[in-house]
Amino acid sequence: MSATPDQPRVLIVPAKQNLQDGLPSGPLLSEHRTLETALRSWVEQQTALKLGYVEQLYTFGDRDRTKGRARVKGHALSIAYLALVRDASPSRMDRAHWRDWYAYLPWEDWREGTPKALKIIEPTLKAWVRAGGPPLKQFRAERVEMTFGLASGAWSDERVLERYELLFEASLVPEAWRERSDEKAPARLAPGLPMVLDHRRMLATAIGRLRAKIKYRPVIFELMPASFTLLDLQKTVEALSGIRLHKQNFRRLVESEGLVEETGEVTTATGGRPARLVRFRQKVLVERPAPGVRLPGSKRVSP
Amino acid sequence: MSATPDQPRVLIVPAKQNLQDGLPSGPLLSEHRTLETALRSWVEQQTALKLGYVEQLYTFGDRDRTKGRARVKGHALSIAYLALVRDASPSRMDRAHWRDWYAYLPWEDWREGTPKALKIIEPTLKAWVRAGGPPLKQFRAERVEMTFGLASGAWSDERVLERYELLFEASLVPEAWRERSDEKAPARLAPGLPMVLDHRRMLATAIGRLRAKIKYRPVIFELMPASFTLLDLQKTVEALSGIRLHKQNFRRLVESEGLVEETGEVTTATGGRPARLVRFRQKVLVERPAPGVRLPGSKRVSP
DNA sequence: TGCCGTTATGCTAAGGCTGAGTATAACGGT
DNA sequence: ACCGTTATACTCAGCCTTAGCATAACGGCA
Repeated sequence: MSATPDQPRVLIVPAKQNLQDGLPSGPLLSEHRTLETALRSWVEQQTALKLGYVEQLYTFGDRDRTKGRARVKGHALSIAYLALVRDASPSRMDRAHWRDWYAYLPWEDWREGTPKALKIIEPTLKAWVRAGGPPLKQFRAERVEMTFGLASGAWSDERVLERYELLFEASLVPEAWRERSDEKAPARLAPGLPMVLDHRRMLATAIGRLRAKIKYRPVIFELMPASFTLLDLQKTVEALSGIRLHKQNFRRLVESEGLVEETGEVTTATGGRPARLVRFRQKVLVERPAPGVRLPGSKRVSP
Repeated sequence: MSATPDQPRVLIVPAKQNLQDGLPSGPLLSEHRTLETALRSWVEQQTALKLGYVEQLYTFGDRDRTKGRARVKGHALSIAYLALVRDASPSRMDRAHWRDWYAYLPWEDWREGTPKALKIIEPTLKAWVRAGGPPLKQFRAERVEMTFGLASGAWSDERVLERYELLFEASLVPEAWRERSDEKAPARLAPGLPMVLDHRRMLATAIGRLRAKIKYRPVIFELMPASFTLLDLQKTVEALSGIRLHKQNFRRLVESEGLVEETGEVTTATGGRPARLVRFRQKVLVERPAPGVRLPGSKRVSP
């Protein structure tokens, strides 16, 4: 993944077969000593991208997950990784390209208030809740409340996977209809592009993990250029977490945690008063147990 | 894993070949629909244990990790899971048994102040730091400080894996000497039992994840009986996290978060004034975004 | 040149939460 | 009745967070 101050991005590989997008993936060869080595060398070979921070996410191995495109019998194991890239303009990208990740999960972007996508989903989701018998109804209502927080207004930016899985269960995403040849998907699906296989689930996993991580580890700086303004940093955090932050408090936080240091330069490119350019202060890694850009408690931008 | 108020436990399977302990493991068969299904049915079959909370931890796949016991060529993939069990007395345990996890990682238990094991490790670790050239020295010193916090006294209960890996790199654990047939391990190794293959690394991963998780999800109740006293709960949390907590504040936290509710009963089994028996309050799962037993900031018990 | 819009940055009051400690209650045993 | 022990209630000071207000420094324009 990569990011600009206004857009979080994921590297996409269009699949030829079924016109749907997918995540980059490659085989595990015995020439690679570790899994991470395999990942890095494979990506660099394919896209000439230099991966920065890399973290294993989850291993997907349901028996029938490759149904339809099956080249293997039994379990096809996919070990998903989250990889961050600073420079968002790869030199060799024959098939791959960057794309705003909210194209796939539009209900996750609360920067401009309640997402339109969510307003579209909401009634269908409520109908799904009502469709169950009393005990099931209760259960479903609680899950919807826990993940989307429609009633209480308690949006939790990290529950990305839980929300996607709920939509899947409620048959609101096209992926849920793939294996049912007997029925047709209803007109009222959730907005957002589907992906190949379970790749949208992987994307949701990655986003959730990244949103959680930036709060206690300075991984955000893996996505920033060498020097940047505090507003750039804030905008990037907002892009990833999908929520808006209080400007003054954000700066105080970043500075009091000692996450950045002055470069001595300023930029007038921001419009108003020139902004200082700062850079990541490596030393925090030693000083503090869990440095990161803490976000305020889960809240809506506009209630 | 399971726990009593004074002991966190891990299920151990003694390996016959080399007299070392190992974690339970089994093959992934094509009859299992999902990975979790495979795990549950395999464990229940082997030990008659009913697994409660289950969470995928990490997939280990370094090419040479099964070196020596290799039955496979190339990568042997092991998908490690964290599984919690409430009832710590399985009915059918031919080879498996429960064991205090601090037998394997004794430096992780700070409940009685600075662990003896750490005092033994400390000088050897310092010697390792000094052994490098200036840049390497600096790097090593920072890593030791970050993970063990010897100088600053900042112990972070979650960095279990990082600490184990540091000891591995510093060749302070027997596992690091296995593949070096040319040299003999020194007398001054870290206390703590080694395990088969990379199982101790897996154990460290599991403990770290569990310690982190109890702070924002009520997983601790997966390890408690149906009803319990607040002190039992506190002792169990202390056992898992390896640190001691302030009693009054712990109760305030648990009650104000609405994590428990009264059963109406009391027990005199505690010695002094009878204690109320409480049970987990399921409803918090819906009410709160991230309920859990928050621990105080990383601190030493005795400075 | 002086005003205006815009962004950057500094600062503070109010409220909530945390860490730490004091005080009181209720049991069993002597 | 007293003592040791554990349970439980309550308080207080310091710290952190939230939400604002206030001021600074640019470019553009009348």
